[in-house]
Amino acid sequence: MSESKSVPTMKDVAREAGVALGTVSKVVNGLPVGEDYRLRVEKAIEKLNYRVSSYARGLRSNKTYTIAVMVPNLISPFFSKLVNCINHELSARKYRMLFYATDYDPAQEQELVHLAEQQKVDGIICLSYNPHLQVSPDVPLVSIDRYFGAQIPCVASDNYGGGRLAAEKLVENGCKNLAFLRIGSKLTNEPNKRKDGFIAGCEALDVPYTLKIIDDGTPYTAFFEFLEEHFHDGKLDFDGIFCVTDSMAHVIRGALTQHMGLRVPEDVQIIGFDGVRHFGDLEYTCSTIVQPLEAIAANCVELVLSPRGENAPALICLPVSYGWGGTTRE
Amino acid sequence: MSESKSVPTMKDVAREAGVALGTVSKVVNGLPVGEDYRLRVEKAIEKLNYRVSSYARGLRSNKTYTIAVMVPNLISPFFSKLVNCINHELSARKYRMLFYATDYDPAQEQELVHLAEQQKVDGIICLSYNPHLQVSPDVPLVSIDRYFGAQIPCVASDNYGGGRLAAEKLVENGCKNLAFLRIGSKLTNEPNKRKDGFIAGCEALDVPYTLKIIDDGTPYTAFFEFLEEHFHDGKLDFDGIFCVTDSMAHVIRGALTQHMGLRVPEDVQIIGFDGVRHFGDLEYTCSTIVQPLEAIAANCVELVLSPRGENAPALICLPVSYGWGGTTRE
DNA sequence: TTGTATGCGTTATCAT
DNA sequence: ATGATAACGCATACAA
Repeated sequence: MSESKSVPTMKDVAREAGVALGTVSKVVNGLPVGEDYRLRVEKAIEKLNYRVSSYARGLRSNKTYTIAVMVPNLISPFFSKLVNCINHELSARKYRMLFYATDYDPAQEQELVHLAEQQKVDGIICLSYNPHLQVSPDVPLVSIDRYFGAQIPCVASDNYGGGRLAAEKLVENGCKNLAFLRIGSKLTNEPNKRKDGFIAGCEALDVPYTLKIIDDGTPYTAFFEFLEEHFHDGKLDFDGIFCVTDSMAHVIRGALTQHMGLRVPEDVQIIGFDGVRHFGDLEYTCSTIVQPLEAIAANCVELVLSPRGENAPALICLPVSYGWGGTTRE
Repeated sequence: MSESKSVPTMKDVAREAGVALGTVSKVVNGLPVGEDYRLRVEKAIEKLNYRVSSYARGLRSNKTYTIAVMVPNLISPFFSKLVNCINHELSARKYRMLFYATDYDPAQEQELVHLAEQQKVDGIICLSYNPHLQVSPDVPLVSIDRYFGAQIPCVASDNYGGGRLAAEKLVENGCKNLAFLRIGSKLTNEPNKRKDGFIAGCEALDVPYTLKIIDDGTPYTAFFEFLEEHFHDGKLDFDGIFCVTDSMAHVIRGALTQHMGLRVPEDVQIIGFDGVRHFGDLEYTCSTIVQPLEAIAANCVELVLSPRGENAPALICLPVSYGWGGTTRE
């Protein structure tokens, strides 16, 4: 009894079940077929341990049930949780995820888009800062946090509202003099609006504010120097700081408490942005403007899978919320 | 000039270049071909923006340049960084990664293995706690942290050595009475050896120790009660605690400092396990036994891609190290 | 060295 | 409703 025939094909199943090839295909795809036939086929599939080859299927039907997902890395907890959520949405729909990390390298990003196209995926979801990303019009692409133009849907948090909310919360907690710290590219991406919202919030509330914005690649020491400049007699000019990310808030908090002897939140309150939690699911790492990752993921998947053209939205902005994480007064 | 022909195929390239189909195939695959032909073909490829279909290629040659990677989730920073490292290794070799998250659900895990096989991947790298995982012998599988048997290679940290190192470091820092806290399944997986190593370390150094081990799914309150039982007159019986993961160390530290009024590391020193850093790449979240993620990833990829059988190792144990993260004395 | 022809496993279109 | 057959895009063995 040689069971050695390498990997069973639909033809083997057909022979085993004593039916025709097409019948097996129908059973596999859930198309209507005689009850007795279905049973015979199912038994044969079970016996041979048969699995459809998605390569043959993809070749034939141009449908791969695979979505490529591209983010800078999986080191940053924000990106990893985002990918985790996207993965959930995809599995729920029986889709697979082809994962690519770009390390912020534009060449790498472009390369990966090509790879993804070659793989003939059903769609691409990407978080890219490359302004010149070339993408074939054949494969649906959804962008996160970066608006590429009307023909490419973009899903983002309400960054503007979040910036404004940060200003409001700080003032609500008694702050009289605010600062905004940001590091990032000059490229116009959605997170830039955090600054604009913050300014709008400060001006609406008539609270003085100072901006310190440095370029990507500049060392954080620029921020420490900035803080030192505003540090006199053991007292900081600001009593409220809005940091453009939770990661930065963490670093700034360390500088304030460990090097300048200040207490957080008693002397200075800090609000970050993203909603990162310790170990992914414990407390927030700092008081923060929380991005709705589940909603972002759901919208991305929904968009990338839905047929294009039918009055597709160009930009979807999702609501953020405030999360307390110990760096503001309760 | 209608450029509208949907997606170009090798045949289109051949026609455009005025050569035969096989010639194009050879150029694409880097096989020897006449210089002038190669140029014509390359120009045609460029002009038509042609990409080989990896589905057709996979169907034909049973080589997909794709590895399936399966871990419980991308929420936990340890898993995400691991996947990040694996991804690096794979891209460096021009391989793609098909990503699956299991959420610790055995049924889900089994389902995903089937999906992966259906996808006809070149191999699977998985971190699974399912003891009954059925896997087809046709596709190479490498396991992380869980030994399934001699026929499935397993890559893990030196958990035993790490447990021992934790005990040694605590004693080296002056601890006289140690505790080990662990939550986890009773299944025999590699991390279980952390306990054994810790015990060995304590006994070698002749230091008293207490173990508190609870089952997966039990709430952490069991640990808090345990600590309360050993808390008298504002003083804890233990001056050194080894937690089975950094995540647990974080929670325990919070309980000690916020609810019991103890100082870390002055009153109690804590060592975790994993080497998790704040935001993925900043300081360690606690003093910790660091797992060599890059080495683990490199070994997994190396193993899964290398042809099987040739005296393949059953278990690869990689060296850990000690990382200071503020919860031990310097 | 280049061209031709066949088949990979599936789906879909036909007849039956 | 079921069975036979062509075609999907590519690689390869073989013929020129």
